[in-house]
Amino acid sequence: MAGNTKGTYNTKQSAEILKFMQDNGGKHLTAQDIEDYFRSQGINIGAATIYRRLDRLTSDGLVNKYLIDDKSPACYEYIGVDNCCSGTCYHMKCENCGKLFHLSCDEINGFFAHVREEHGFVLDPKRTVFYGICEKCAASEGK
Amino acid sequence: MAGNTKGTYNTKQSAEILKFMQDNGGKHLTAQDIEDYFRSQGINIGAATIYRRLDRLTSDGLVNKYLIDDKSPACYEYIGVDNCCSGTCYHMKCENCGKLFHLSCDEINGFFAHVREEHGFVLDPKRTVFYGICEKCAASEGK
DNA sequence: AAGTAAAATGATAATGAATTTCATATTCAA
DNA sequence: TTGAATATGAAATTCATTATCATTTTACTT
Repeated sequence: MAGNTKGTYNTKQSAEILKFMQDNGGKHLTAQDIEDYFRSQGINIGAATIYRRLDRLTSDGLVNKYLIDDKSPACYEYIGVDNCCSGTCYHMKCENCGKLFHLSCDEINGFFAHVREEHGFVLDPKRTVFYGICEKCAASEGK
Repeated sequence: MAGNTKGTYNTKQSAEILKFMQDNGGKHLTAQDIEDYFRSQGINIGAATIYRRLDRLTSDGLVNKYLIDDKSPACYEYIGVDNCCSGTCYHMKCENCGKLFHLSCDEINGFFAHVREEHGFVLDPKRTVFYGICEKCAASEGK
């Protein structure tokens, strides 16, 4: 049951895309970025395949999908086993520079407990991303 | 005269759209919803005009624009003086039933203040959506 | 009230990201 | 190896949103 999902075949395109995502762990890449990379390498992988793979990787939990802002296409980021928190870890994403920050503190745990107890809502840290403006961007742009 | 921004003309379409948004304060409406409403009333307002008005209302601060999830079009909400989103309002979305909940309490304000002060991150309530499982779904599924 | 420039409108076309279609190619287990 | 399940690529399609542009409306002028 665990491991390789039944009903899936491994292809070289799939492996290439996963490898590329892993090699660029921590970076946020658009489908276009990925397409361009393979084209530049003389490797033809169709756009539809890239979107399909990215969807699969996202639902498999290997990749996070982000919608940074209204005007930009979705971007994707590989989530390594060790690069990301195993326990309760939350993420903040800067809407300006796109950088992903990890957030782990007593306050957030207290807040999540409050939401669960007082509002009857069990929050999902895997899915919940805090968006905003990071210190650096706030200083340089005053947004 | 009063409140009339220089360089703008007031039209009946503009007034109709604003009125509709006000009458539906607290609801999240897509551009399509608004278009459909006017069509149902026999009032012809072009889609482009609706988008233009919504953009204007948003930048004027009368309306909030939300991108709740990947698959849905943007939605808009009138910011009344008396509705829950008049100040800072946050949203929780149930991953199971898809229902959207409004969240407004001291704890969340305190938490956001903590993140700003201790982590140097200014969170964006318009973009940040809390995902999780709502009380009803948790009860009926034992999740 | 008439003239006007500026601004808003609506129909349509265009855009662009993402998805679907479908014929072909590939994977993998028997 | 064979065959059915699955994946692929190219092209077409979808859908929300934006741009274009001719026409109309608005708010100031006189």
